[in-house]
Amino acid sequence: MTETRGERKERTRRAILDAVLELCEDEPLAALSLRQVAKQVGIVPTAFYRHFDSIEELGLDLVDESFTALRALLKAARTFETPPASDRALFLAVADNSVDALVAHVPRAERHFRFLARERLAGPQAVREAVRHQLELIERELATDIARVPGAGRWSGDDLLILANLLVNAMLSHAEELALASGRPDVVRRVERTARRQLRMALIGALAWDSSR
Amino acid sequence: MTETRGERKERTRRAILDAVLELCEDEPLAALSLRQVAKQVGIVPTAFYRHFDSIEELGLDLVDESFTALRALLKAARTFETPPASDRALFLAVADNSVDALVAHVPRAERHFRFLARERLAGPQAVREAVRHQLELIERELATDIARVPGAGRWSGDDLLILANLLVNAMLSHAEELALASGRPDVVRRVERTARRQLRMALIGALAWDSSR
DNA sequence: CGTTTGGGTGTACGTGTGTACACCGAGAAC
DNA sequence: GTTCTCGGTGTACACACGTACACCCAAACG
Repeated sequence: MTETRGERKERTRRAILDAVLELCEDEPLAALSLRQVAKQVGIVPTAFYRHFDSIEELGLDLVDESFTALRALLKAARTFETPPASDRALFLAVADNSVDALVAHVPRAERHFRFLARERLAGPQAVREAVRHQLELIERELATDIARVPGAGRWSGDDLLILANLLVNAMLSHAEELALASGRPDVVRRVERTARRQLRMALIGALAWDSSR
Repeated sequence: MTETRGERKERTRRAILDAVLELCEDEPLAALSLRQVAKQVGIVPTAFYRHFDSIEELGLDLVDESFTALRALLKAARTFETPPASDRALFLAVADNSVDALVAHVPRAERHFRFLARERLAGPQAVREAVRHQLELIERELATDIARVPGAGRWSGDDLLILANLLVNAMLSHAEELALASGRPDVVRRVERTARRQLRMALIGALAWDSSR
């Protein structure tokens, strides 16, 4: 059981992050105390500072950790080897793939999603801004992909972003519900069905939209 | 300066609610301490219990307070003396009126909205459930109103609720942005414009929707 | 090999916390 | 006019909090 210094450090760092994720199931980050976290990890309070300057900084790391996997996932859900022929078929496939990706991924990162749901609006300002920034990136990536469909000429750039915002908000809301529905298969199925129909609705609806009114 | 006992009690009760609203601008309910609230009000800590059993119970009162005005407002925004002739015109009017109502109301109840945004997902469980319940009521009221338009026959009851959920989520997200954009007229105008186009988009899109696919 | 580095420890402090308890004094009730 | 009710007070306690400080000891380094 010889362990290099870096390995050891990384291990307790990971333990601290996990401890915060677990404690945050019950109460927001701002309500956590250093001592509570330390006790959960099994270290003495002051040892915390060997890894993070503050709980807020730790929160920022958790935000990054949460989003890196998610963004890649959603982007991949909109990448096709052989894209569907019609705009309508393409949009339906995008809706379905995105929901599939979400339903598959959320349970694997449940605590991260619960953390995001909580801190997105209730966290320290820096954390809120970090989450908002990541969501904006997702919106822009989505808008870019939508702009590529053949029939997208009727939409202005503004309207593309507004549509992307609608879709991302909807997905976010469903992801939050999924994260909270942990382990209740009936609820998961209901949310999945709602998400699928809602995204289809919005995207098919968008096909009927003309920015020039 | 004679004051009836009931008046006096109501006055400090109000002061406590206001104090919590103000303190909650910076940190979530769960991070507040009794003594902090008491100091802000100007009473001794134990006096708090003359009015509320716990901070959580106080939170529930704030949720009720926040929603009663809002629900009436949104319902009124969808009530027409002489309803527009076409479904399309009706939907556009509903979108516009709802956004107008929101933009007018949010600044008047800014602290309440910020409170809701924070506690909706980060608050004590009872508070979260209360908020969710109120949002479900709003969704159902909206679905009922939409079902009344002549061309609504193509939508199943499920799809009506799913559409209402999409719309309410969008409005909620914009209300939260408005509450945070306090006093920056350019941001308010941008959010207003986004909200208007987004609701129009979703509602006009819904006209093209057919539940039987 | 001896020395340095750095994650983790234990003690000690001043401060803030929730709550129990006895008390006060003015409006309400009779 | 006397008594009762009850919102608000002040003191007191045991506990949790963040953080400063001196210390330990094994991996890393020369």
